[in-house]
Amino acid sequence: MAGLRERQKADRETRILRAAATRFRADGYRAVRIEDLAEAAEVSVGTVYNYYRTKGDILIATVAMEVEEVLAQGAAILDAPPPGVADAILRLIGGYYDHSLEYLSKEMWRTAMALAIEAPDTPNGRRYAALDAALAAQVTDLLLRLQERGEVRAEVDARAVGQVLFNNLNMMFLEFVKDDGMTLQDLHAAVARQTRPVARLIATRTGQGDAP
Amino acid sequence: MAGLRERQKADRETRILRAAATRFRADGYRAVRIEDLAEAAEVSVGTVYNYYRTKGDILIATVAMEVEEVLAQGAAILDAPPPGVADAILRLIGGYYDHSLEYLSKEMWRTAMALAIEAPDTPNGRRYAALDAALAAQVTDLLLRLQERGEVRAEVDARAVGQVLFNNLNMMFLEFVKDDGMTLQDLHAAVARQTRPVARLIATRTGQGDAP
DNA sequence: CTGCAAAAATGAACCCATTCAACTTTTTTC
DNA sequence: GAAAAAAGTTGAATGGGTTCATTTTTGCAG
Repeated sequence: MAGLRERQKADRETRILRAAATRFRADGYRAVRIEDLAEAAEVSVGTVYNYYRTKGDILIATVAMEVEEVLAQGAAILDAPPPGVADAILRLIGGYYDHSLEYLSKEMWRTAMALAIEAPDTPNGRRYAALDAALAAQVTDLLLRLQERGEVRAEVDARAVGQVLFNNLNMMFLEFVKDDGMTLQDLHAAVARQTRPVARLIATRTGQGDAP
Repeated sequence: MAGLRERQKADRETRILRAAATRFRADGYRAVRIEDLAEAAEVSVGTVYNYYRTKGDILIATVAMEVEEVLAQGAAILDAPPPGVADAILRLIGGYYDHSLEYLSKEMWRTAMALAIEAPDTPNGRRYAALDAALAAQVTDLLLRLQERGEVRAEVDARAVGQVLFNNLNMMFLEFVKDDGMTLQDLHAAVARQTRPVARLIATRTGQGDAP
């Protein structure tokens, strides 16, 4: 095992992916031609297509790496949510947001999201959708956790509210990546403004947390 | 005024738009080539680009017509919202959804939404964003209206909750157009399931409306 | 009418993602 | 270790959106 062919294949794939992550961020997804990636990765154009079905596939692969990291980070918060309904939710969401520009530019996010919408039935789109679903599940799980703990009222439909909050945070992230002038701070502030009132509505008297 | 040139211009533009609306729906956005539209509209390829900046522009123009109609329909509901917080909200949202496939296919919606995300700084994207904002404002206005009427609790931040509900309905619509197997009925049901709990939380005791 | 300037229309040329038939390299078989 | 098979690489060809230099049409002044 670990024959020459295997090693060469893995090597080529990572060369392509590294080249892509670098060039996409530096020059923008649009501006980078497959030929550029091929050159940087020292393979031919045809070979790039041997590893990735489309240009968009390469982008999704880089985005997926990012989201996997975010999910792991979120799991840690789920293990020990901070006290206060609003604070716990905003901590989780804030973690997503703060990580998002670590390796990716706004343009890359925009393009990836657009791809996932346009072609939901490709391996592409399905992978992105699955990651999205995992994030949504994390938000819902947090609410269920808080409900167990007695911070969220028992009669609240945690699954429904979780979905609504996730959809909201996702949409706000979309606004964020669409607007080059919007900062992470702006995003945090906007989502806090929207999430706090909902958190207050679902919180038990005792678990209401801090200031307005 | 209304010289020959003006009339011809307007005529060509509508010929192109009509051809596009028809062909996009019949054959799918992807499958239709600019050359096809040019032929159907009896102009040259170059002329199409004289009226619309990109292929996506033509699609956005057809989508915009649809959304204008939906906004007008929504305004009528705002004038006299039905009683019950959940029912009023769901009536408005349901109107949006039911109208959405009147002239457009799911594929057209997907592509238009993807375009609006990918290129938010084009006239394209801005126009779509403006329509989106108008829809969001309608939802918020409805909540404010219900608050005046005493159906929504005075201490609720109607603007924040309105934004959250709009983001949710928008995201659910996105799910709907991404999944060819999902019916309008499914969409209505899913959104009702998510909206009702929130409506219950913000409603005054008296205005709680109907069943579970 | 005639000639001229402005406005539009035109379609061939260009760019790039994607495909595919021919060629190389690695692995397997005897 | 040679030859066949399998797996992978290659880059020229294809297709369709977009551009732009040229041609045609329209509006207008004399």
